[in-house]
Amino acid sequence: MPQKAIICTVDVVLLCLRGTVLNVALWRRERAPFEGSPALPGGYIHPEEDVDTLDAASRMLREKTGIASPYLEQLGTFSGASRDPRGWSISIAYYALLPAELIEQEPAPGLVLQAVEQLKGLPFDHKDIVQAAVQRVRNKSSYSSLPVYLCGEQFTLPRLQAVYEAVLGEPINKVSFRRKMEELDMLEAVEGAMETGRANRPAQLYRLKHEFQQCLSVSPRSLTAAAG
Amino acid sequence: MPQKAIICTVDVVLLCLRGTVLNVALWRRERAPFEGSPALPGGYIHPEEDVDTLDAASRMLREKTGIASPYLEQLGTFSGASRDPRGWSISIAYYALLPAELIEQEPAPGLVLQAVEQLKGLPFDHKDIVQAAVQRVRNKSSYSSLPVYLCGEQFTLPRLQAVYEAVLGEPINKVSFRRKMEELDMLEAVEGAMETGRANRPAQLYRLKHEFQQCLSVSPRSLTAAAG
DNA sequence: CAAATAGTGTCTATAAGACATTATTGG
DNA sequence: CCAATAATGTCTTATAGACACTATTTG
Repeated sequence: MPQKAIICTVDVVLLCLRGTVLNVALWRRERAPFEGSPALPGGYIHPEEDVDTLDAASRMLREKTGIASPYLEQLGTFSGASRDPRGWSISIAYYALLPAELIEQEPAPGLVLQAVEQLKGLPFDHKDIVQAAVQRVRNKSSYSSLPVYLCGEQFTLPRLQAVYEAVLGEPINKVSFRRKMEELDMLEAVEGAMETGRANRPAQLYRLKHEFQQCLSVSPRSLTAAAG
Repeated sequence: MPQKAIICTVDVVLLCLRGTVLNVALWRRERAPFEGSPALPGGYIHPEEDVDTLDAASRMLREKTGIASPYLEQLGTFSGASRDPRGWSISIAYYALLPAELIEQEPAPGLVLQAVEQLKGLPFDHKDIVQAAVQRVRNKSSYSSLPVYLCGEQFTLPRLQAVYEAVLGEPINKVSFRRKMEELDMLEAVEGAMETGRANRPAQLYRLKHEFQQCLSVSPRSLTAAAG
């Protein structure tokens, strides 16, 4: 005999970098519970519509932010009797990374960005979910190409290094960083494209190689000495 | 409006090491669908009984194998319209590690161990789930104390090294391995306890320090050069 | 030319692996 | 004493970081 109905939802932690701080996109809830509160974009799974929960997360993103296909990965499942006032619930959480410009240039109505530290007043266990996502991103960034998804399509190496440093929260040796990027073998220089305009030597623009648009490049060793 | 009922289950991938090969514990299903087939121990979440899905997984293990508190961690959630013939379903998968002797000495009825390679005929997407668990264990073992949970309470360093080698599938340099174990700082020698009986120098017995009974020790660097 | 930042060369420090040596048991 | 394996010392190689130097732009 099946169980009493369990509330099945999907939530998405959409992260981007503004300046040097990670921000999460929050969505003003349109219904109870917590109507009007900013919370993670999410909602019920639609079994008739969604082929699986990844598909549901992708739909959630599309509906609430208009964003089509960012880097999107399952984070984990949060569950229990006490996380939702409506009853025993399950939330399958996903996280997504995006260049901040994509949100800032055409902000979806009801969407606000907020720094991931000092989050307060989030409903459900959404604060825990955001913290888990941030930890996952930090950890995965220490040995993979993950942070490139926070950059736009083209970027310079100094810019990418700053993104890594912002995510990891510590400075990285420039020579080592460039050696690692070489080793990860995920970037290609854009022929003849340089970032100019400032009073210094122009920087080469790079882009992600096509084969890494959807999948990460991972290094056998950490980029930095620290780890979690 | 809530969704059409979704089937919510928990499955456990219980792994142990027999000789040098990882085995998974399979449970002969007592009901349809796939009645009689060996499958992952699992079942419906009981909202009245389980405080969350970890608790449900723990109960599943207890009920089907009699095992109380092994290392148990969430693996991920598998979902969709097509994985279960009964309808749209969610399985929150957990994995557990255990010394093989605990299963072999008093085998629960209906439980069989099977090598994780060449699994065939598993129902649902249980083969995918097992593969994901094995990959997780391999990956996590490369930089943490995870494999100690495959050993009994006391073990020698050569034995532990063999366990790591079996899990990772490659030989490890003895000196480097011992340096890493020193660095992980998770073992303590059992005073005066040596493994004797064979025609060679006896080996010191070690055990996990108390503070690592429940949590892992992680290294900033990989144990071996390889990675995933 | 000065200031600023990009990009590279090179030396040093640290970690990993190869290999050899010593230690301790049973037969 | 021999065989076997534990345990450790030490040299070599690989990787990471420090630091300095060159390159190229604007004003």
